Amino acid sequence: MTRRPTLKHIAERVGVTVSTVSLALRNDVRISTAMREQIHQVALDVGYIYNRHAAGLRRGDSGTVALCLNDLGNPFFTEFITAMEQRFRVEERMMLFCHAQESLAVQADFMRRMAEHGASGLILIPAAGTTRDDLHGVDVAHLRHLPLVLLSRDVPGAEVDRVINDDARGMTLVVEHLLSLGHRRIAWLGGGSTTSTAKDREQAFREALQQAGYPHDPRSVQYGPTTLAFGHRGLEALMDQDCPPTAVVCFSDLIAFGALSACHKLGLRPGVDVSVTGFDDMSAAAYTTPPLTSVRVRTDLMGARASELLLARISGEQGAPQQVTMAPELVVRETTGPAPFRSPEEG
Amino acid sequence: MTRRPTLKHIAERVGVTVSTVSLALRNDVRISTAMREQIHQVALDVGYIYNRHAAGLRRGDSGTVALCLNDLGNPFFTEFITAMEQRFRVEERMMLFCHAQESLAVQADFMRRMAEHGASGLILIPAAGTTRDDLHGVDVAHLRHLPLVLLSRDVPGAEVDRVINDDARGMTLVVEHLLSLGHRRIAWLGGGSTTSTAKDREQAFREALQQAGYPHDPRSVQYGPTTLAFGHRGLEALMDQDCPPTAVVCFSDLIAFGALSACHKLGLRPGVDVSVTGFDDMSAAAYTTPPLTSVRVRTDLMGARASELLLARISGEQGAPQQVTMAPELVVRETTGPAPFRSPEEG
DNA sequence: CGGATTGGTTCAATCGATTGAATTGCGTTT
DNA sequence: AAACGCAATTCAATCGATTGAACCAATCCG
Repeated sequence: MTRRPTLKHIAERVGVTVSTVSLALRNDVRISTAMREQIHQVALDVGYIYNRHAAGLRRGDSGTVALCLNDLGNPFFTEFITAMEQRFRVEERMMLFCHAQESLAVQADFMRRMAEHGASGLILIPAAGTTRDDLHGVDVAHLRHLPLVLLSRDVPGAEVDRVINDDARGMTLVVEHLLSLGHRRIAWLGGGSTTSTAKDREQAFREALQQAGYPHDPRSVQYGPTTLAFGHRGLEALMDQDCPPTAVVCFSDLIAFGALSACHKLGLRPGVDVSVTGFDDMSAAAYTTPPLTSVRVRTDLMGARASELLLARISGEQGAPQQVTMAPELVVRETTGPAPFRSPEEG
Repeated sequence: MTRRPTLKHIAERVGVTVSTVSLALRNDVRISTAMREQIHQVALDVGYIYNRHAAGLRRGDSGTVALCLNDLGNPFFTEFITAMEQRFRVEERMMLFCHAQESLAVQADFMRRMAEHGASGLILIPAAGTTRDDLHGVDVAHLRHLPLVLLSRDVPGAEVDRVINDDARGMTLVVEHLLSLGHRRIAWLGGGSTTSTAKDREQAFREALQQAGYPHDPRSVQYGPTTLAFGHRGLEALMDQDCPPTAVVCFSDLIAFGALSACHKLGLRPGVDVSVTGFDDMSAAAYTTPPLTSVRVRTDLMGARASELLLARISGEQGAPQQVTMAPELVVRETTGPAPFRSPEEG
C-alpha cells in the first residue's frame, strides 16, 4: 500500500495548483468545465481519497449527526432510528450511532468523542441512571458546544430539548381498561425505576389503582431487566402464589412477549384465564399469539420531531429548551378480557 | 458560544508552549508531574475540547472501526453487534455504525466516508445486491486502504475476509427433520434471492427435497420481504389452496413469527396441524407460542471471529483472504411435529 | 487605443495538534 | 572550572484542504 494520494499529487499531475484542484473537485463554478472534468478524471486515476481530517480542521463542522442509544436488543428502540435517518438523509447529513448498552461510561465517551469530532448535533436516548450532571457537569464542557436532544427517556433537571412519550397517561389508560374489565388483582412486571420511562409507568400504575380504590398489592410485583427471559420467569413467579393476579401489566412489550410464552407453558390462555398488557406497541405486538393489547408509542413521530428540534438548534435557533410530549393511545387486542371468577372477593 | 479553546489558549494561560501542553495532556513522562497536573487543571477550567481533526490530520489513523448493516428491523442482525462491541472496547477502539437499509448508495457513501475518515477497518453485512464491483471497482479506490471483513452475507467473487454461516447445511438439516416426520408437501416462505443468505437457503431447500425424491411443488412458494407482516400473509396465501402444505419452511425466524400468528388466526395448531420452521434462532424463537423450531446461527461466535480477522488485518497481517464458515445446529422445539393425515398420497 | 470587466487560476495564510531535534538549566563528576 | 549528564521544555516543521484576496490575460466598451 502506497501513501494516500493528496490534492498535491493531482495538482502536479495536471500542472495546476492545489487551490484549483480543491475548487474543481467540489465543482466550484470558478473553475472552467474542461479543467474540472480533467481534474475529476485524474483524481479517479490516481485513486484520490478525500481527507476529512484536513477538511474538518479547516472548516470546523463535520456535518454528521450522532445518535446514542442503549438497548439494541429491544426492537422498540430501533424503530426510532428509521424515522430519523430519513430526515437526516434529506439534509445530506450522515448519522452515526453508538450502542452504549446502558453504560454511562460508554455513553460519556461517545458524547465526548462526537464533540471532539465536531459533530453538528446529538440525539440521546439516555442510559439508565443518566443524571443532570452527565449533561451539564463541569467535566463535560464539550457538551456546551453540541446541540443535544433527549429522546424517549427523560433526564430530570436537564436543560435541553426533549421528545418524550406521555408514559403516565398511557399507563393510566391500561389500568382503566383492566379495571373496566373487572380486574382487581393486577400485578406489575418489569422495570424497576432505572429509567424515567420505568419510573413514570410504574408510578402511574400505582396511582391509577390507588385512585380507583384498589391499592396495589406489594406481593404482586416482579422487577427485572427488559428481556424476554425475564418476562417469562417473572410471570411464572407471579402466578406461583396462593392468590395469583387476574391481570399482569408489563412495563414493556418485550417483557409481555416473554410473559405470553410463560402463559402458554402454564396452560393459561391470555385474555381468558389471565390478561396481559404490553407497552410500546412495537410492530411485533400485533403478531403475538394471541395479539397483544398494548400502548402505542409513536416512535415515528417522535423520531421525526426530535430530528426537527435538533436541526433547528443546529441552524442556530436560540431560546429555552423545548419539551415535546407525545400522546399515547391504547390498542386493545386479544390478551385482555373480562376478569375470570376466582375468589369470592370482587369478581 | 465562544470559540472552542485550543492548546494555545491553555499554553498562554499557563505560560508554556503548545508542545508542553500537548505532551502533558497525553500524560507523556517527559513533562514533570507538577506541570502535568497544572495543565490538566487549566484544561478543565477553560473547558478545553480536544480537536480530533487536527490530531487526525497529523497522525493519520482515527482508531475507529466501522460497521455497516442493513436491517435493524430484524433483531437477528443486532445480535452480531454485541459480540463485536465488546471485543473492540477491549482494544479501546470505538465502533460506529450505519444502517444502510439495503440501499447500495447509502452503503457506498458510508464506506467512502469511513475511508476518508481514516477508519482503521470496516465490518460489512452487505446490502442485498452488493456485487464484487462495489468492493473492488475502480471508483472505490478508497476501499483498498481499508481493511474489510464480510459478515453473515457473502459477496461472490469478492477478495476479502469473510465469516459466513453454513446456510446450506442448516437448511438441509431442516428438510431432513421434516421428511423424517413424514412431511412431503413442504412449502417455502420468504427470501427471494436478494441476498446470498436467501439464495443459499432456498437452493439447499430445493436440493434436499430433490435428493429425497420429493421435488418441490412450484405452487408452494411465497417470496417476500423479511418482515412479520409478510410472514403472516404469506402463510395465509400458502394455506389458501386446494391441497395446502403440511409444513412451511421459513427463510428466517422473523418470517416464521409472522407465520405463527397467521396459524393462530386460521385456527391451525403449529406443530400439530401444520409444521413451521424458522432460521437464525434469535433469542425470541424460544419464546413464541409454541416455541419455534429453528436453526441456530452463532451470531456471538461469528461476531467475535469477524472482529479477530479485522484486528489482524489492521495490525498489518498479509495473506490470502480467509473464509470462515460456521456450522449451524438444528434446534427442535414445538412447531414441528408428525405430518397430519390429509390426503391419500403419502401420509 | 486606453481602461474597465470578467473568467480562470494562483498566492499565501490558516485551521490545531503532533513530534523529532534542539535548547536550556542545573546538579554532578573529574 | 570545565565537561558532562539528565530532565524539562521549546523549536519548528508538518499533516492536507480551504478560501479571501490577488493576479493575469483576454475581451469588451466608449
